[in-house]
Amino acid sequence: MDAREILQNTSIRLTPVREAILGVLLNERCPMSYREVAARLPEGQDRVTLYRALSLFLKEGIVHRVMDMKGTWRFCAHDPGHPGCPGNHPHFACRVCGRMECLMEHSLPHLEVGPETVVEGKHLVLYGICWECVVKKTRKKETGSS
Amino acid sequence: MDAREILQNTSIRLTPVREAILGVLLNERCPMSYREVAARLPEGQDRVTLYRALSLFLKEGIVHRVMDMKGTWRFCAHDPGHPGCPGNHPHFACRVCGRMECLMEHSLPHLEVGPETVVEGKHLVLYGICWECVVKKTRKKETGSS
DNA sequence: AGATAAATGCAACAGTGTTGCAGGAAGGAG
DNA sequence: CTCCTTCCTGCAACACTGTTGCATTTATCT
Ligand SMILES: [Mn+2]
Ligand SMILES: [Mn+2]
Ligand SMILES: [Zn+2]
Ligand SMILES: [Zn+2]
Repeated sequence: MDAREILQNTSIRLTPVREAILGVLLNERCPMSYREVAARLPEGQDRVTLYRALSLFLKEGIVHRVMDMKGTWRFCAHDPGHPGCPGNHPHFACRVCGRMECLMEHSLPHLEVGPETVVEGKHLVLYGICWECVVKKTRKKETGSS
Repeated sequence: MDAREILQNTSIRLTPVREAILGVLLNERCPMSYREVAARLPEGQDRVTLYRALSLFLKEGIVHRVMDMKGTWRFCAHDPGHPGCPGNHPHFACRVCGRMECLMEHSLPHLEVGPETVVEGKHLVLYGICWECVVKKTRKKETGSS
């Protein structure tokens, strides 16, 4: 399912900007910051329009949103047929390359809190070094010391 | 143990500003944003000095840090004798009053990720409505409809 | 094609967090 | 106690994310 089709299944209007933005998210399939999305759009695209499109996608439920370790929101287009609520899974953030990935295979833990407290959602972010950055670092060390 | 004692147990210098800042954190015992800390300090206190003090406390291990749902860091002074790494517990954030609390009694879940991936830490934040705000809301509803 | 509701771009703003630098204070040595 | 060194403080300036208001343009329906 491409961006056009997905947008036509919602109540919002289909515009070139929105199609382009959703297209970027569908291409990468990992949570992206507004900045990362903007870098893959035609230069000169207005920041505000991008922010508003992302918020709208979120409201329509065609993307989910995670906060990374720098305090910026990242948006990710999920497969429309995926089980469970969108974004209802943990994420991993690499502090070296800055990328984030969805840990779709895991579910969020259940925690028992006070009986009156209302838990509306959970954010679980693991952070560290992704395997790609680990491999790169290992290679560099080997070639450096030999 | 008060702020003065804690600071003297570290390698950093004891200054009035730092004593005041740590004092605020010890008073509240919940993760506070720089803004919340500043509000409890003598007016005119420089923002940058506050940020630097908090970062230093973090490096020295006398506070821990959590990111809230608005993307701002919150700092919390833990009991020095508490078991486990500081901040190694989940948190709850209330979207009504904005307060955050430490769920000290719970531990962070273990997730199996790829063998090469290095997991350095985890952030688990539950969000919703704290019991105090739930109670307030219930009262308001009752008095409003009666 | 025309009407209408909504999307876009622009300017301006609020907030968090960082850096560089000059002056001032803390803590140790004598 | 006094001096000296080191580091802390406050200020100005900056980068970045995210929001709001408004005028103009565009998508969609009739
Ligand atoms: Mn995800
Ligand atoms: Mn905590
Ligand atoms: Zn990486
Ligand atoms: Zn509350």
